[in-house]
Amino acid sequence: MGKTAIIWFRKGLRLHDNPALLAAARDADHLCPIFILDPWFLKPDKISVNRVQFLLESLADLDASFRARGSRLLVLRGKPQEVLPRVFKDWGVTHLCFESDTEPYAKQRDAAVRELAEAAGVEVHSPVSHTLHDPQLLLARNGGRPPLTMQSFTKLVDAVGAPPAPAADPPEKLPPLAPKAETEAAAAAVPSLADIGYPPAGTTPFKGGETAALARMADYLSDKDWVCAFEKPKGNPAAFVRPATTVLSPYLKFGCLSPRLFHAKLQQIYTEKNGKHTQPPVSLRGQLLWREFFTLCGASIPNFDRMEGNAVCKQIPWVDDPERIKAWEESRTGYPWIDAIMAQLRQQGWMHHLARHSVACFLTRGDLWCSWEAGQAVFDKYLIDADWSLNAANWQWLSASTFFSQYFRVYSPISFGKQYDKDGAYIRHFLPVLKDFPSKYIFEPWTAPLSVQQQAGCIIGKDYPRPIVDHATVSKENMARMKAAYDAAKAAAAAGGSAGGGGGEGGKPAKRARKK
DNA sequence: TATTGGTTGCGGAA
DNA sequence: TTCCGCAACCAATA
Repeated sequence: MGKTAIIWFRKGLRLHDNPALLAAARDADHLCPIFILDPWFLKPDKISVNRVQFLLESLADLDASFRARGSRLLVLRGKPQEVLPRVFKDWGVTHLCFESDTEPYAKQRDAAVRELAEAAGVEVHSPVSHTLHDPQLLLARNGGRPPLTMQSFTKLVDAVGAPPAPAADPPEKLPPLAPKAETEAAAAAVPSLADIGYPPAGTTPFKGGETAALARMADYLSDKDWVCAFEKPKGNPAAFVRPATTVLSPYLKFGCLSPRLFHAKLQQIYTEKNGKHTQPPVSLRGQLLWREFFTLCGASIPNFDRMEGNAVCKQIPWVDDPERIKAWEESRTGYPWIDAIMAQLRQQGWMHHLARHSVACFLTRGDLWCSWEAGQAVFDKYLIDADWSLNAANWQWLSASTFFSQYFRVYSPISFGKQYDKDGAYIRHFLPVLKDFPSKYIFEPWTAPLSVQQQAGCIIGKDYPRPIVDHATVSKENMARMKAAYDAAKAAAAAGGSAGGGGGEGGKPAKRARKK
């Protein structure tokens, strides 16, 4: 009996460093590359046109690469748990290969698919290639619990050693489709946005696909001095003509770019430069380690995208106000720096990491006191690089719920941006309504005299909103709320620790004495 | 149990 | 440009 294999793409939308593809193609008589458009991921109210456009571009690029190798990509539609059993049978499939995925939805889906494959007599192979290391391996090496600081995570990674080298490129010629799959090919082309219920075009300037990913990586890596001097916290969040970071995140999210290839290229440059380069956590390599760290947390901490039931997350009594959340989402807070960032998010599906910090702090502990989960949902909708684990982790970080606890460090919606965008070029670009405001007032337009507002053709309170809250006042109030929540968490931990008698040790002090 | 250090705050003083 | 106050955080380590 011959081998008819499916390579099932979900993330990992690339031919390079793709061990699942190699396993499927090896000694196969027939290779069927498929992507399944799962209705779960195609909800226009939950997932913006920009990210879906990026996905479809990535699929088109993948299809072109397969065609160049005598094959093609079939885009099927429906629930994978329903589509796959059908094609197993119709196409005479013997092997199913796909990249391992640690997100909760994927884990559940893939477990179900494995069972269905087993029932159909289909052999399943699911290698790790979305991260540098296998999260399960890292977890085991750390005693079954994820580290909760970047420092300890970096130590763990160093102890594990170099990540696997990128897999070999696939052969120039790939096995043909199964004959029965061939008959479905015409109906399985990469669809247009309109075909799947979206507006005809998005507005992001970033183009999806492996080809674009490799070109972008080559572009940013060509400046080796820049690579070696990279320090993330020193980047300029207001740079939008050429962003201060690589913008490889959407390509890593969809797997158009292999993290192991990127990592290997970085190490090569570092070696060439004789070790004179920045270090994690701030270096470019450090950025890959953050991704690795947060992916491990997402893979191993139950309910990682929620506050309740999330054992590492501080329980904070946020008050979700739908009007506040909407105003924040729609650039109506009255703080131009915040509103410009949110406009960039909606328009481009991407903003600099520090810009994300500004708006995340503003929505949660800084100003609006809304739940980080609400912000997470908005980012998940609009970001082209939205990643389940990274999004949850960063929102917990910024809201000082997990990982980070110095809640008295609050970003100012006025001062923070001013350091970078002195003349307000970023604000003018993303908030054209303010484009004629003088630089002096552009971060605080409500302080401009009426005559200035008239001259700028923008009346505050009419053409652009007044500030939704007074930052100086609410940030102080919120700090006190944070302190109360932290104290309550400490008290709860102390009570929980001594109650139940499970631990066996004598009572912990109910509360640690604090020196004054 | 105490110490160390943490990718990325702000505003004012020196 | 660097430092201090704010009001005092906490995981990892020794």
